[in-house]
Amino acid sequence: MAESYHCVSSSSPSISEDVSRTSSEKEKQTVEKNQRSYNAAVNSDPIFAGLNEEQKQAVETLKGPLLILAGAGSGKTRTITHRIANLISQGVPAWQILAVTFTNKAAKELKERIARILQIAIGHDPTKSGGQLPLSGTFHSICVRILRRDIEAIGRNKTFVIYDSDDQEKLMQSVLKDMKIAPEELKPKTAIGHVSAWKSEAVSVDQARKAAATYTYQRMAEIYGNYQKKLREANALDFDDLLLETVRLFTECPQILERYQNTWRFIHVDEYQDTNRVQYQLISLLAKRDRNLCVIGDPDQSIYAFRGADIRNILEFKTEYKDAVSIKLERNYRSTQQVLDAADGVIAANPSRPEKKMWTDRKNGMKVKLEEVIDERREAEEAIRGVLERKKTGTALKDQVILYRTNAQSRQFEEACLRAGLPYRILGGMKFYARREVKDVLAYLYAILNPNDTLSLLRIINVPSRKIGNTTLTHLQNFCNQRNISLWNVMKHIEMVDELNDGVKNRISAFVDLLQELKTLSETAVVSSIAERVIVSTGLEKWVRDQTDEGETRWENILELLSVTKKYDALPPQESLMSFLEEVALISEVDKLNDQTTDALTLMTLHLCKGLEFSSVTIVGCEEGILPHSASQLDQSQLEEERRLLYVGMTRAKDFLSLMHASSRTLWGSVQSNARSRFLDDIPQNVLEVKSDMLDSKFGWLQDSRPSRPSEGYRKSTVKPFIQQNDDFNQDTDDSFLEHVEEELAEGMRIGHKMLGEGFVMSRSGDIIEVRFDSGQTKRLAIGIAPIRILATTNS
DNA sequence: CCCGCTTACGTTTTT
DNA sequence: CGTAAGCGGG
Repeated sequence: MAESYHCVSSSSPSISEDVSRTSSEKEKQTVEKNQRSYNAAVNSDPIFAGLNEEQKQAVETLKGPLLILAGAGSGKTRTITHRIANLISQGVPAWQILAVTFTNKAAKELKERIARILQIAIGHDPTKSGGQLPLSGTFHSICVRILRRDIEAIGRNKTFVIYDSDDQEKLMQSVLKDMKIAPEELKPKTAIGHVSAWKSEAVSVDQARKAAATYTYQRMAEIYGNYQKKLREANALDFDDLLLETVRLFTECPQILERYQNTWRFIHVDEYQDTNRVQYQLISLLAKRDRNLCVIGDPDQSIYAFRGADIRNILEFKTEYKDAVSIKLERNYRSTQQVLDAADGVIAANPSRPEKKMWTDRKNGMKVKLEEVIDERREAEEAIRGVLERKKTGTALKDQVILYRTNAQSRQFEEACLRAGLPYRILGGMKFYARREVKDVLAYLYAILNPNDTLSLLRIINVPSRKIGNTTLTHLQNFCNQRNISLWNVMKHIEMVDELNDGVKNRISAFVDLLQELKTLSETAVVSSIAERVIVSTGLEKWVRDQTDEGETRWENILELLSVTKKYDALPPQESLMSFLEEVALISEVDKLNDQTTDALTLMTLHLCKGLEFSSVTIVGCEEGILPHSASQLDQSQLEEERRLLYVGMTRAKDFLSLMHASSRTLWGSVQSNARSRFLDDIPQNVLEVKSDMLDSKFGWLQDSRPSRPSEGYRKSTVKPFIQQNDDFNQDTDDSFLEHVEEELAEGMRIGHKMLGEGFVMSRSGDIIEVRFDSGQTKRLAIGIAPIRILATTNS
């Protein structure tokens, strides 16, 4: 946030003036010559040290359009950071450089690495005063900055709020309700899907109307129109709008576009294969004049077509920019040859991809393990057993990952981890900022900043309960709709609503007074004081802490939120509230991977793993119907994307890769037998080590590893229990968790679990107990396996 | 207002 | 089969 474009109007002479202006050929040659001699002089320069030829070329090519096809593990981030450092070392002011990424995490990493290389290369510490870093951010965060500054030029209010998907859904609900479309007929989610698809392809409401050939599409276009109208009335922008409105701003106000073109003379876009139509337009506009556009990506890692990413943006870059320099980074610094060969086998089968073959000098790797197991339970046990084995031979848990196609698959692995007492973290669960209590507090802050944010008003009007119920709200909303007045304005003049009785009117006035009081406070106070006052004057604490354990958790979440607000206290009062809300709106899931303090196995979907690397990767569920997913099997392009998804997963592996598939799997209550994934057939045999449970000579045909009766614990099954390894693994753990508790454990007892905390035993059948933990979650655990101990034998 | 039962649904997801 | 959301009863 610090390095904004307050320098927009600055025009101090600099090298970049020379480098960036389109100029005569002669001038151009001079620049290039200077560059070469400069490079020669500083060959020991840390900016170029350790780079391979292609990377060097990319780092040296500063002018004009540049396409970097960077394969997995080819040192992509390294190349961008060194290129940016090179620009700066040659005199381009940092504020003229823009780097666009897809996630906050990537933006942050880029920032840190640029700072580091600048420190080494030119001994300047950009974090200290005087120094400056290039702007690096996500498409959305950059658009928010632009809009906060200039959106009034296209007739909208600067204080807009950003709607997340929850808000979108609520808004769509009300749109459909107004149009008298029942949820059974059209679900809000489906409607949002259509609208968002239009918006990510930059189709306007009018265009959608015109193009609508059928009644269904006509009506969908009307829904789109009404949805946009409501957004505008609420002074809100959804995520798609952030991009769309910026494009509209640039198109309708060329002078504003020019100002930004003057600012950002050197543009970098990472993960270019994942850009959608609007993002493409945005970049085209910004780069149109100076054409110093560097895009980096890998068509083989395009896995987001389903949400509007258009792979053509990267494939056709050279058609779009005829003079583009194109560089391929094919040397892989991450994986062994075995991993690369396997991955290449899979991806090479995709048609119409640019010729690209990754290579490495890490020839002596382990073979890729391909393992068939009997069912999903056994799959989880085998996967965890493998993880434990590698942990023993020195691969820390945090260097290992299990990847699956769908979130629903995670449960088996989570349970297997719990049974084994293995620390794990799952990515992609409930997001902190999506929790109800957190959203409630945020809604107060949004409403304070912008009382026309009707959605936030509705969210908090009866939280905590003010006895303003549904009937009253329906009256109010009807009143608003009929007269086209915002809810806030109606509530401010509640006396004009005849239908309501005096009691309700008084309660509404009290609420209005409360908000206005808070609003006054917000003019002089920083966000943390405002938030604290919200909690105190609404009595939210008492409301949230309802004497249940869940209530305590909710309260802790609110305290956590309060501690986040404190980070914004250094800013001037109004700015503090605004910056906080802005960052919160655009934040992604709390970055669990950055928490490296605990050594834990990571579990996540294949989609989430892009950009990461692990020493050991286990990809499970490599079966027809799962990977490729059944919903993608009939469509050629979707099938290709599924293949890329597997490719992305495989190329995360540095040292060891394991692929698993189960010969039968219980899905939605029925047992399926899935053929192994067609993608596996494309892996060269010579890098594979194939293992199958099904024909294991020691055991013969294995039985289903699920116990046939609850009383037969896993330990009695014919399957060699991976869990016995547990004691070796748990050397460093608290022995009291390994008490022999089999016999006495019974319903009603209070137990402690090594990872899940404390809870009560709800029931016991055989060696399986069901425990309700104080955290609110209920888990089934295997006695003698789960790391539990008895705390009390009675309920008291 | 909350709990418990019924019902519907079941790719992938950042911002 | 499991979960989440919605609805109806206490």
